[in-house]
Amino acid sequence: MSNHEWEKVLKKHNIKVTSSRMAIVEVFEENRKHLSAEEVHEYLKKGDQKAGIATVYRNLDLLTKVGILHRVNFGDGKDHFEITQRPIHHHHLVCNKCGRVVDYSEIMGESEFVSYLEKELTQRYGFKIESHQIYFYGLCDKCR
Amino acid sequence: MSNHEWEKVLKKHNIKVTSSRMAIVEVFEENRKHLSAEEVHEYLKKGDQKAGIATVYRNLDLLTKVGILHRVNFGDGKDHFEITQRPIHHHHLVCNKCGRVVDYSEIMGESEFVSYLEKELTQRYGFKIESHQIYFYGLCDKCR
DNA sequence: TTGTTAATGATAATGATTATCATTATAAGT
DNA sequence: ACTTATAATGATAATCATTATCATTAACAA
Ligand SMILES: [Mn+2]
Ligand SMILES: [Mn+2]
Ligand SMILES: [Zn+2]
Ligand SMILES: [Zn+2]
Repeated sequence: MSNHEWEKVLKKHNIKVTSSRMAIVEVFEENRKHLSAEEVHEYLKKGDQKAGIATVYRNLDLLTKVGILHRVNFGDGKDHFEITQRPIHHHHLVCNKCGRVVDYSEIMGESEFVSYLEKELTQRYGFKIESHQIYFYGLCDKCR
Repeated sequence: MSNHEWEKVLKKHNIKVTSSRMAIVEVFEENRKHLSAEEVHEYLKKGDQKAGIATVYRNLDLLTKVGILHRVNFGDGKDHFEITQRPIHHHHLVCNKCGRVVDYSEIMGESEFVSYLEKELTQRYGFKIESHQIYFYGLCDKCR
């Protein structure tokens, strides 16, 4: 997605297109990883458009709300963020030993099965399901 | 599981059977809910066997390590715990509006599908998978 | 009963995140 | 381009959950 596309998303939500905001999105575009607020802050320090840590937190939150970013939790005490990938999303393998996180894009049949689950759950519990996250925990190839 | 069964688990792991430890397990047995450390601490205050907050944290961690408790994260900034249910485990529906959490036990075909996924993932990424967690997010019946 | 050592409790320290508030930048309207 | 209303920013204080410290106590093997 181009820089201009992100601006359209922000405007659609009546959110101002500021330079720190766009710089944060660019950090994620240039580093396709799971970044914590502090890590984003560090990346910005290296570039020309810096931003205060509070601004980083506020924008990670905001960009998540409008769907540009995704928030993930790997159990290390801090939130991590990644750019939202469409149309195919992915899930995570977390190593219990070294903390390494590996993305895996959906396995054959997975999205169909999840749809079936969502239908069942909506029926049984009256939940209108909007999203889901799957985490597998274990030992990575290097640690086992 | 009886009180005596838990003691066997602790002894197997060379962990002392202390009164605060057992009191914490009993809190979970008597309240089959997702409790935060602070909530466990509050429950203990009401009973006769109290415990310091540090002891609560230490034991929640320890009891999780030996498999008596499960740690779950609903995105509200603190960890929650629940007693491990065997042999059938369950997953969670989280309401994005009111934060309510609903357990759902596995839907028909779910454990088979998860096994298939685990096999695939082990093959592709060399991960030895030990556990998994699935979260669905949306709006609960009261909030939609 | 005793000795070794893990466990506990009070509390300080840490780390992540949020709140505050004066200042600045964005965007809409002229 | 110039004004203006207000959202956004940045420095930093405050908060909240969790962990570390350390002197004291309790568990339990011998
Ligand atoms: Mn990812
Ligand atoms: Mn549960
Ligand atoms: Zn590893
Ligand atoms: Zn709700």
